Amino acid sequence: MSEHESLTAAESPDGKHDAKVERAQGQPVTARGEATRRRILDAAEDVFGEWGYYEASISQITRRANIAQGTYYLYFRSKLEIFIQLVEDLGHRLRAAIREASEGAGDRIEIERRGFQAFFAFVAKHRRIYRIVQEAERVAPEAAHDYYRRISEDYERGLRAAMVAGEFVQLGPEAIAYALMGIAHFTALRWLVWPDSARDGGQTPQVPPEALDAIFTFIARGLAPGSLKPEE
Amino acid sequence: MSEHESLTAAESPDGKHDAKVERAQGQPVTARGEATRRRILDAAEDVFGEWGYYEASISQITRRANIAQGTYYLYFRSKLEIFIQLVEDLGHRLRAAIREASEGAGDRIEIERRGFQAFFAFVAKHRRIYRIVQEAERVAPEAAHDYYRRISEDYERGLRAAMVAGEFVQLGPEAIAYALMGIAHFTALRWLVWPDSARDGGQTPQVPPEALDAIFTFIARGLAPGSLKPEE
Amino acid sequence: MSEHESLTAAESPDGKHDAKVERAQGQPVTARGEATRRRILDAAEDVFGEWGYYEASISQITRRANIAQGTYYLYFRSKLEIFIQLVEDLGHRLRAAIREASEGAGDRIEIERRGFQAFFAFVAKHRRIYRIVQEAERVAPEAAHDYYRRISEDYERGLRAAMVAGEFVQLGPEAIAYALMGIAHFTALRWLVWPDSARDGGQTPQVPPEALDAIFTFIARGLAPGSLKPEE
Amino acid sequence: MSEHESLTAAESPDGKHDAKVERAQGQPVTARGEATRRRILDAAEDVFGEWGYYEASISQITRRANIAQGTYYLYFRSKLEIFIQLVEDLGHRLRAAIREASEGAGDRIEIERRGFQAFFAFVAKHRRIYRIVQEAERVAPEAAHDYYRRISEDYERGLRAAMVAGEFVQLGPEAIAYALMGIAHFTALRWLVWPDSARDGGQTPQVPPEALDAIFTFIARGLAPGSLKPEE
DNA sequence: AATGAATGAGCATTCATTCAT
DNA sequence: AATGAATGAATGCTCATTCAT
Repeated sequence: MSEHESLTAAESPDGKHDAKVERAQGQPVTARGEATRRRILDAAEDVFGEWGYYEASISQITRRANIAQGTYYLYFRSKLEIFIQLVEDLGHRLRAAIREASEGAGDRIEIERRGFQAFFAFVAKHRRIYRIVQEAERVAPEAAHDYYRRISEDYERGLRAAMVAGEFVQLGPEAIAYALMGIAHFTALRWLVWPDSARDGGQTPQVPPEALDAIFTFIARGLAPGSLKPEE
Repeated sequence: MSEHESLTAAESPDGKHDAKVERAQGQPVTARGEATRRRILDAAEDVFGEWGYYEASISQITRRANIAQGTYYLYFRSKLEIFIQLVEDLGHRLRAAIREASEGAGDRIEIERRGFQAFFAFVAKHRRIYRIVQEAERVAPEAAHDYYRRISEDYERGLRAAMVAGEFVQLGPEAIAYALMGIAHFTALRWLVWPDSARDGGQTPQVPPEALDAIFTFIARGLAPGSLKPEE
Repeated sequence: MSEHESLTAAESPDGKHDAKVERAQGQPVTARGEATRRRILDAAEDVFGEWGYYEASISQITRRANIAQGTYYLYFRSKLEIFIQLVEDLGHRLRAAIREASEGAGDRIEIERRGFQAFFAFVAKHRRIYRIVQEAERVAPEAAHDYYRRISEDYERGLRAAMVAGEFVQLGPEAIAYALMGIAHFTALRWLVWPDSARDGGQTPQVPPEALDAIFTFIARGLAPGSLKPEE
Repeated sequence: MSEHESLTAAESPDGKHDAKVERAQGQPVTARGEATRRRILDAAEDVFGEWGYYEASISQITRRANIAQGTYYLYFRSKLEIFIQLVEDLGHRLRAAIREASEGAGDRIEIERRGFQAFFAFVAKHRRIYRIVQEAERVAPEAAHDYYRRISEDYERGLRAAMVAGEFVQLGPEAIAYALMGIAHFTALRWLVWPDSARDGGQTPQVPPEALDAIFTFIARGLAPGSLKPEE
C-alpha cells in the first residue's frame, strides 16, 4: 500500500474518460488538406519502398512531401498507420488491375493468363512499392494476411466456378489459390524485383517470354480436366 | 531449440559474399570460445526469429546468451553479420534436409513430393526461424537471393535430369524451379507460419492432407509428359 | 476478422514471455558505475529543483552530470523514475534530520520545537530541492503521499506517547500531525522558499524569530494539557 | 461543473501583475464572443484540474470547449495566461465563499470555524480545481503567492482585530495566518484531495468530524488568551 | 468571429558500437 | 576471453503557436 503501484500507472492520471490524444485523423475537410494528405501518402510510398519500413523515417517522408514534420501527424497517427494504409491501398489497386485485365476473357485459363500478366505488369511498374507488401509480413502481419487472403478469395471464386463448369480439374481451391499466388510472387521476385534497376539503366524489367511460357503451360496442364493419360 | 550442423565450420563453399562479411576478429581458438560463439548464434536465432531483425537488439541477444554486451563483438563484427550467417546456415540446413529426404526415392515425382514434405517439416519445426529468411529479403538481399538461388539450382539440376529422362515435360527449368519454390513457400506461409501458435496450444501446425493432395496432384499434372489434353 | 485488431497489438509481437526491454537498473557493480549514478542523482536534484519536473530535460541533467545522454538510461529507466527516487531520498534525509535533532530533548514540546527547527534548517539549506516535494503531488502522487504519510506516522507516534503521558491534551493524533505539517510547510514556504534568493545575494534565508515564537507558542498552547481556563 | 461569478469582469482590483498578463487582443464585444470565452475558461478549468498544467494541452481544451484550436488565441494570448486567470478567479471565489460564510458569526473563534468549514466545503466541491492552486506554485509563482498573500491578509485583519479586542492571545499575526492556512491546506489534502474519488463512487469526500474537532480545539486553545498553564 | 491547416522546435528514449579494465 | 560502462547519433511524436481563408 505504500509502494507505488507502477510507474506507468503514475504516469497518466487514472485512466480518464477522455483520451488525452484523440487526434483528428478524420479525413481532412478542405481541399488543401486532402492534397496534403495525398502528398504524404505518395511520399511515404516512395520512401518505404526505397528504404523499407524500419530504415525509413518520418522526417524523410515529410521532407519528400515538402511539409513540416508536425503536419504528418495531422493526417496519420503513427508511422505504422500509414504503412498499413499503403498495404491496403496496394491490395485494392492490384486486385482492381487484375480484375480489369481479365474482363472479357474467353475460357478460364485465359483469365488466369491475363491475371498473371496484369500482376506482372503491376509489379514491374511499382517495383519498389511491391517490397512494401513483403515487409508487411513482419511489420503489420494482419494487414499482410488480409492482403493475401483477399487475393486468394478472388482466386478461389474463379477456381470454384471453373471446376464446377468442368473447365478445371477438381482440386482444393484454397491450396491451388495459394499455389498460384506463390508462383506469381516468386516469378515476380526473380525477374522483376531482384534485378538491379541500375543495371539496365532504369528500364522496366520483364519476365522473359520463355519463363512466361513455361509457367503458363505448367499451370494449364496442372489445372486441365480429365484423367491423366501422360504417355502417348 | 536450434542445432546447427558442423556446416558453420565448412562455411560458404563458394565464398560468394565473403568480401562483405569476412569472419570476425578471428575464429575462437579455445573450446570455451567456441562454446560462447555457439551460444550467441543460438540466442540470435531465437531473438531474430521472435522479434525480427529490426526490433531485435544486441542486448536482447547477449542477455539470452548470458554474456556481457561487449563479448558479442569479440565474435561478430556487427548486427548484420550474424544475421547473414544465420541465413546462410539456414539455407545449408534446409537444403541438407531436403537432399536427405529425397534419397532413395523412386521416380522423380516421388522425389519432389518428398522434398516438399521435408521442407514443410523443416518449416513447421523452425517456424520462427523461417521468418528470418523472409526478412532477409530486405535486410540482406544478397544473402536472401543466394539462399533462393541455391535451392533453385538444386531444383534445376533435378528437373533437367527428369526432362532429359522423359519423366517430365520439357519446360524452362528455372521458371519451374521458382514456381515450385513459390508453391512451397506460400503453402508453408498459409498453413505453417501464419497460424497463431497460441491458438492450438503451441502444437506444431501441419499442412492439411487435402491441401497436400491438391498441390501434389497439381504439380504432377503440370509436369507430367505427354500431350496436353489427355481425354475428353 | 479481417480488420486489424489494434495498432498497438500489431506493434509488438504477441505479448511475449521475455520483456523486450529489461534494462539493468540493478545497482551498478563497479565503483566507477556507482560514482556515475551518484553524479546523475546530484545533477537531477539540481536540475529538477531549479526547473521543475516538466521543464527539466534529461539532457540538462546529463550535461550537468558530464555524461552522455545514453548513460543516463544505464542507471534509470525513465525521467519519472529518478524523480520518484529523489522524493524518497528526500523523505529519508529529512526524517533522519528531524529524528536526530530531537534526540536528547527533555519534554515533548521541546522535541516538537527541535523538530521544527531541524525542518526549517533542512529546507533553508535545500531550498530548491524542497520544491521537488511540492511538485511530486502532481508528478508522482503516490510518492508524495508516501512522503507525507511517513512523516505523519513519525509525528503520530510521538503525539500518542505524549498524550498518554499527559504531556499533551487528548486530540486525534492524525489530524494534529497533519496540522503540524501544514504549519511547518507554510511557514517554510513563506519565509524560506518564496523569498528570491537573488534578493539577499544568495544568503540562506531564515524564519524570523518573532514568527518562530508565535508558532511555537501557538502550538504549545494548542497542545497543552488540562482544561482550558483562558481568562484570568 | 464550474460557475464563475461575475468577478472576472471586476478583474484584479489592484492590477498587480497586469503588466505580465495583460488581457488578450481585446475583450470580446458580442454576446457570442463572451459565451465562447466562458466556454474556454470552463473547459480549461476542467482540463487543467484533471491533467495538470503540463500534461494538459490547448487542443484538449479546445476540444472540450467545442471550438477550433485557432479560436483559443482569439481570447487568450498563451497557455499560461488562462492558467493565471484561473488561479486568480479561484482566489476570488474562495475568499468570497469564506467571507460570506463568516458573516453573522458571533465571536472570533466562531468566525474561524466557519471560515475553515467554508474552505473545506469549497475544496470538497472543486477538488480537481483546487489542484490548480497547488500547481501554480511552480507554474506561475507570482499568481500563487498573490493567492496566498491575499488570504493571509484577510486573516491578519481578523486576527489583529481579535487580538486587540482581547479575544485572542497576542501573537505575530502573519505567522499565525500562515499557520492557519497550513492547517487548512493539509487537512484538505489529507481528507478531501488525496482520497481516490473512484473509491467511494464519486461521492464528495468529507473531513471526518473527529478530525474537525481536533483541529478546532487545537486552534481554539492555541489562540485563546490568558495564561499558558491553565490548571494542573 | 471562427476555422482548420501548418509549423518547427523540443524531448524522452533506444541502440549499435567502442572503451577501459 | 570477458566484462560492464560509456557513447552519441538518431527517431517518433507532441504541442504551443501562427497563418490563410
